[in-house]
Amino acid sequence: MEQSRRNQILEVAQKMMRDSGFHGTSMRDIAAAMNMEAASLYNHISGKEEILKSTCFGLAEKFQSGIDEVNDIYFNAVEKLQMAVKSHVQLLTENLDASFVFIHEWRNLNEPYRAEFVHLRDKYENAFRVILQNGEDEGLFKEVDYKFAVLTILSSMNWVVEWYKPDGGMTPVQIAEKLTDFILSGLKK
Amino acid sequence: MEQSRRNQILEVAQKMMRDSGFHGTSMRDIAAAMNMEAASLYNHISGKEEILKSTCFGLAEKFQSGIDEVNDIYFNAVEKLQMAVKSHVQLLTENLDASFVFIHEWRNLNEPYRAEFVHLRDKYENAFRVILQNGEDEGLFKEVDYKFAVLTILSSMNWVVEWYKPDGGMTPVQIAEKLTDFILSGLKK
DNA sequence: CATAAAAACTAACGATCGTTAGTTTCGATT
DNA sequence: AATCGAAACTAACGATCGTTAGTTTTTATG
Repeated sequence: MEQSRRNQILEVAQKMMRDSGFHGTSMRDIAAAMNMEAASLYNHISGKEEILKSTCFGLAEKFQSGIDEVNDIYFNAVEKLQMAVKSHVQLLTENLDASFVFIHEWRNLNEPYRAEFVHLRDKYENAFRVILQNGEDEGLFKEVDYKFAVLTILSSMNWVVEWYKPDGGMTPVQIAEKLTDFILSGLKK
Repeated sequence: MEQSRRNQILEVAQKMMRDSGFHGTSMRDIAAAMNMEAASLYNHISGKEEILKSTCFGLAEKFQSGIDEVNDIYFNAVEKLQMAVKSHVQLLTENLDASFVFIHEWRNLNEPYRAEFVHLRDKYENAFRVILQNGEDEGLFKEVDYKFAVLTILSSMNWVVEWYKPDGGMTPVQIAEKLTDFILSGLKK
């Protein structure tokens, strides 16, 4: 089954927005990359903001599904963390351009979508916090400032989109393993 | 000594670009926030891009000076890392809006400035790598993938601009200490 | 108070933006 | 071959963009 024209547009737009940002990418730019006129895009999408909404909310749902799945199944906290990181990194690397837009351009959503996006983000962060609390309850993790720890973990994961190259030396799974190791044990010998 | 009009404009612009991005903030927006007309801005700055250049390169120089100072003085690797993180976090929190623009909007620089900025960024990252190598040579740190470790450390630090509030519960020094602890020892008990 | 520089103003330029209206072409189904 | 919807097109709209030119006001200096 071939890709719908709409999804082709979304992918092209995401790639361009990764380089130039949301406001730096015009409908005419996107159309040119698709070898069509700007007006023709409107046969497939309702407007420019829909590109951003689709990208941000589509990925938000994927991330949330990933962590829900991890949390539903029983693992101890270390296993949960391992799997959550793995899920996150795999989604990031499988949707690299979209993830980049997701992470950097969501601020350009207009209300009420921006607020709704922040709400989903908070929900996702909270799922990570629950894992850290589990770890502390089980005596596996130190007592930590949850908010601080969650944000630090998420930042390490999200920064992967800045440097990951599909043809580079590390697979997504290897990245997830290194990240988990770093998060759990740090640098010290 | 009171602040120059130029610096007032830069600070207002940075604050607005933090919310709306570089392309999302117009010269007329900036002027309105300064209670003046857009054309009047040009008595103080040469154009919109100069705001971005000044912000990005001004901060880049501060960050580099910070780590150079740390590396000049003799410390062992753990001390160097502690001081480098402290310097970075203090600069971030002292220049919160500018740092946000520095981290998120540098892509909007036109060549050759974008390339020059990337070069400075690489130089800064390299200074951190040297610290990690020192640590390994001294037997203090694990053998690590330097590139990966540096990017992960930088991401944890940079993400602070996303959530830090001056009136929040943590001082910059406390944040730096928690970050260093996290980087060195991780979550595990 | 005269003067000159600094810093504001009004007005407008050409360019580009997202989007709409209306029309034509393409491609699959009868 | 006729038909009809999908998907492209041309043309243009009003808005806004960064910036410039020329002028007036403000402020500091003698």
